[in-house]
Amino acid sequence: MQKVTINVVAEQAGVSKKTVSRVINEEPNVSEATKKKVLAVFDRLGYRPSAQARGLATNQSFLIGLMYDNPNKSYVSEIQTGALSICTQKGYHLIIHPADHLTEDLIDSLENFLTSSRLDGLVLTPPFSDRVDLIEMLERRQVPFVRIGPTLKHPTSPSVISNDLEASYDMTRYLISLGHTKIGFIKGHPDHNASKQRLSGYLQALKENGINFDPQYLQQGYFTFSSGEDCARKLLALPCRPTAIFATNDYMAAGVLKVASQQKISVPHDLSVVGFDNAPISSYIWPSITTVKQPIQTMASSALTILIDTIRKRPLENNELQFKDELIIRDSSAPLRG
Amino acid sequence: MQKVTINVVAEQAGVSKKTVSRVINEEPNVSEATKKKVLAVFDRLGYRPSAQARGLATNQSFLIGLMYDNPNKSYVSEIQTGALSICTQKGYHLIIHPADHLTEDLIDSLENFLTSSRLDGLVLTPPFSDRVDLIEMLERRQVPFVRIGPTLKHPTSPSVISNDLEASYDMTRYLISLGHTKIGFIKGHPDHNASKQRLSGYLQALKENGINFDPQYLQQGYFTFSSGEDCARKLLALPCRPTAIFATNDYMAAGVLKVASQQKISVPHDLSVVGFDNAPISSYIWPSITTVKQPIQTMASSALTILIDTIRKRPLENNELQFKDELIIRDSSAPLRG
DNA sequence: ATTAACATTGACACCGGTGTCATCGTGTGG
DNA sequence: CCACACGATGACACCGGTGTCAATGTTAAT
Repeated sequence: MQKVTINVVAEQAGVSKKTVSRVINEEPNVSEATKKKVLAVFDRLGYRPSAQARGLATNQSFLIGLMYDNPNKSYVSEIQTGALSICTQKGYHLIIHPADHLTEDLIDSLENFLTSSRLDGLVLTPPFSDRVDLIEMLERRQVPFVRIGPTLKHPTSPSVISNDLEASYDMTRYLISLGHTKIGFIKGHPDHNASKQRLSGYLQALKENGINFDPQYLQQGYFTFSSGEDCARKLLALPCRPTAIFATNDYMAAGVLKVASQQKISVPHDLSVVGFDNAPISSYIWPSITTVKQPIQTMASSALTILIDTIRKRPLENNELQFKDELIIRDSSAPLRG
Repeated sequence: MQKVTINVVAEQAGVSKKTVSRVINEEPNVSEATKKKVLAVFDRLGYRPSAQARGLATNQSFLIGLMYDNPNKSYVSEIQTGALSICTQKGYHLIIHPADHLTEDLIDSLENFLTSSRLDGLVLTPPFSDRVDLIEMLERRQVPFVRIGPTLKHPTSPSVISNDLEASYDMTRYLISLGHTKIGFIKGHPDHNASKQRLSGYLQALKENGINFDPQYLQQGYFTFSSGEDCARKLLALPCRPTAIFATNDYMAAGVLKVASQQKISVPHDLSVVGFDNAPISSYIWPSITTVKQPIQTMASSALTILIDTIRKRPLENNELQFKDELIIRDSSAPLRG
């Protein structure tokens, strides 16, 4: 079985390579007759142009890289799904590139990756979205990229963000509306800038509702289940213990739930617990966790649309797209008793 | 900034393209002196050969595809991690390709994918691992592939498997050793052949221990949380209700836990619940779930080693590698009371 | 009828590597 | 001292496409 190349097609159709190329790329100035003739040969032979050869000639690879360093598997998975939907639609392939954001030679190894694979573009997710050194390298090398969920503004690079501050503000207000005033807060990993925003939203809501902020109620978590447990133990051991705990992701909220259960504190009866991210665990656990759902998949799709437009040098209307988070109220939160 | 190609390097080093190529590929018959000279130019200019051009010339792409259709995000993620570790080590990139195994034109769209991206190889995960039509197509097109976790034997294609039957057998025996004889069983999705094996292991253990199999205790699940809930309700409504429930994945086990909690049945005091897969939720939920851990990451790594050997036409010692599962005993199982 | 403008097509070089084969210099055995 | 094998190197075609530009044919305007 001979390989079906552009030459074979050209010969079979009785036209030149170049004309076949024109048909492939839907260029103008091909007569209807020849076009039809060529297309007929296409599906008679099952011809598919080689992305490689095409890339070599046009200096493209039709490959897009996705960079992440996130233990949250469902987050990564949603990003992948959203990204892929656009990629396949536009004829690109997605190469995944997990990396350790703490490693020394991050930049070097990324440069290797870029040059050897000749990526057309790169998608950055937190915490890479805010890495200035990385961004500068990409600009120097003129690799198109898009950032998902950065907190840092950057004039020239496009990004897609959600409003963590607002969502956190809304969640806090929701707890206040249930009558809670003693609200424990578990911060996220300090390397993720979103953590700061989530804290700000909480503080802002307290302030606007005239609730005194008590630093005792603030605990440093690390987005992990066990850090949630640790923080919960500290919070629940306070002399005047909180009636609600806002953990800034669902794994930590699950940790809180576990500790509450161990200490025979009934959720949501005696304690409201809320999370963030709408991870699968939030709906699978009992009681199910009130949380914030970010439209991650949609964000990833938009990011890729933007990136591909950039690659194709289409002007962008908007350098920064913002999406709104959504409060999902489940069983772990309830009005304050008494 | 000019692009660094093989021509530039050749010129700078004062040798021919071909000699540079020889150095790149570590071919013999290059004198030490010239080799050193060329290598010096390499890192002075930061030269990286273009995978594209190389591929075009050698009919390779250095791309490996990973195909899956699995709602279990942590499974997919582990597979990806394991696969990538070998890929990067051997200079390949991983292209992820989720697909719907129920779609009509699966084969067609996969053929498109294969020809347009010129993959060097493909990794199949369940349920694709057992799709005969797919396997035949790949053999016809002579695309090297490896199957992870197939149940179907296939003479020529290499595969990496775990022993689900044995693990399920061990788990059932473990429950029996705790004194349980009324053991409910929640089957997995019928499209996944592993489901059958897990069932066989259960049946075998019952038989070998002289326990009568009661078909009432058998329920059809679908690997989802809600199917676990449904099955649990049925099992717990039985007049002579089981003292232990073996759900064949952790999501379903979590569903059982939820129903038990709703019905005020204390786990593990009044009911032992065990799962399968060691999904994150199994350790985050309360009580944490006794489960079976498959060495998924290791399996994926081995699969890729095998695949790359196949691609490079190295003979394989073994067409089928088997890995052992591991029982992880946590808080959701306990000896039978009374 | 003549010419300019435009649509259609193909020849050919090029993208950045590798494969084949020829060439040249050197060491070895007879 | 010569024939020969072998190591080191380069010239050149080729992989499968695209870009450039020139050569046609066709149509419209003068």
